Amino acid sequence: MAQRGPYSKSAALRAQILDEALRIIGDNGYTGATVQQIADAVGMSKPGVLHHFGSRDALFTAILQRRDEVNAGGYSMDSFTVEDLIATVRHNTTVPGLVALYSALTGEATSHGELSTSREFFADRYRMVVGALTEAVRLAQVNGLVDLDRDPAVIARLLTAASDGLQTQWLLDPSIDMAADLEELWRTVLVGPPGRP
Amino acid sequence: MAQRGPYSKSAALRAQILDEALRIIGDNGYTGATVQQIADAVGMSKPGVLHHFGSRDALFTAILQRRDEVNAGGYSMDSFTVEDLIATVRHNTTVPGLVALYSALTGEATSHGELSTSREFFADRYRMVVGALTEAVRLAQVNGLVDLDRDPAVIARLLTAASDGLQTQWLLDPSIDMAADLEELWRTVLVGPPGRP
DNA sequence: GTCTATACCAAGATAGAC
DNA sequence: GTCTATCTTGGTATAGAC
Repeated sequence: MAQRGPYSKSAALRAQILDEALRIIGDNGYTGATVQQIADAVGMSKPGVLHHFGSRDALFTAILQRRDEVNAGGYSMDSFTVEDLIATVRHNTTVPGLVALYSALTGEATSHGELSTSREFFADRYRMVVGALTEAVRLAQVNGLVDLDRDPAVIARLLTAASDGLQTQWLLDPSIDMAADLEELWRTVLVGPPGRP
Repeated sequence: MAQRGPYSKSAALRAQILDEALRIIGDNGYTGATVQQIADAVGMSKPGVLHHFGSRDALFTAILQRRDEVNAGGYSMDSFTVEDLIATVRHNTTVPGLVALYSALTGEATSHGELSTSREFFADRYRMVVGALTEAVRLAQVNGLVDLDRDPAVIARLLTAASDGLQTQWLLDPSIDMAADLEELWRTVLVGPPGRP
């Protein structure tokens, strides 16, 4: 079937590059992702790949974005729950290359001053994730699972922060159980209301 | 006074370079630290600076190491307490450039495969920090401040992870209060014993 | 042992041919 | 839309002056 319009071949190829990149990084791990690696993998030249993304930063940001889309198969990103967060962290144990890519790009986005594609992406992503988790915590409060004294936004930021930080520690020492630790944090928030007489 | 031995001029100059780097990054912020920036700042050529450190990675690792030494003015690194952690995070609010450098180097160390100077540094550092915090939590348990059911090592990892993750969120959105959030986490662990009837 | 100068290589960005 | 060629920047390796 012949495709036409702005989303025909171009978008399809973009998606193909991203999925191929996800596969490679997932399988072969990740060691300082270069545009060349991706280009070789999809049988294209460096500028050929960049043509579809504009820059290295935009390319790797798109890869992480695509991963989020794939992962969100089950849940929609804006109804993301604490259980989803824990499940995601547990799943990440099986794709260290992608965790490493996430870690690397986070470092670049937060440090390389100017407004970059990745910086925008992560800022938006944290807004979305923390926002959704805040709602989840609020719901837990309504259901009597979390003490009403707690600030849901603070809990949401802490859960998000812990999952990021645990991934860093896990990359350096894979013997730690990220998901179990994160569950313990959630359990602490759940069953430990402050000032209980 | 003439200096002699292996620690004379060499060590002094090394220290001078590191302190100058700390000052610059603290003041002017950090934007993708290059060796050239440091070299210009200390009035030296690129290879001149590298002569004292061997590689870019080793240079920036040494900068973070030096920062730890300076910060540890009060406490010794192996008797690091939860209060020290919170105080450090609060202090970091005043030096965003150094937080950014820490974030950037963490990303590189965790992702660029092979064993690098920075990877060793961070692995050791987490071992040390988590180890010290584990002791601190254990002590809190002895004093009846933390429930005995909890695993001190898990709490220590979570506190460390949260402080890292909060710094990432803060770099992207400086309006959040990292120290307050971290205090809330510690308070949750302190006053919320599980299974309390 | 300390540093400059220089050369070199890898990687991202860009221009222009097809 | 994709390539080749080129430019720039950043890290690294070597030679040699002091």
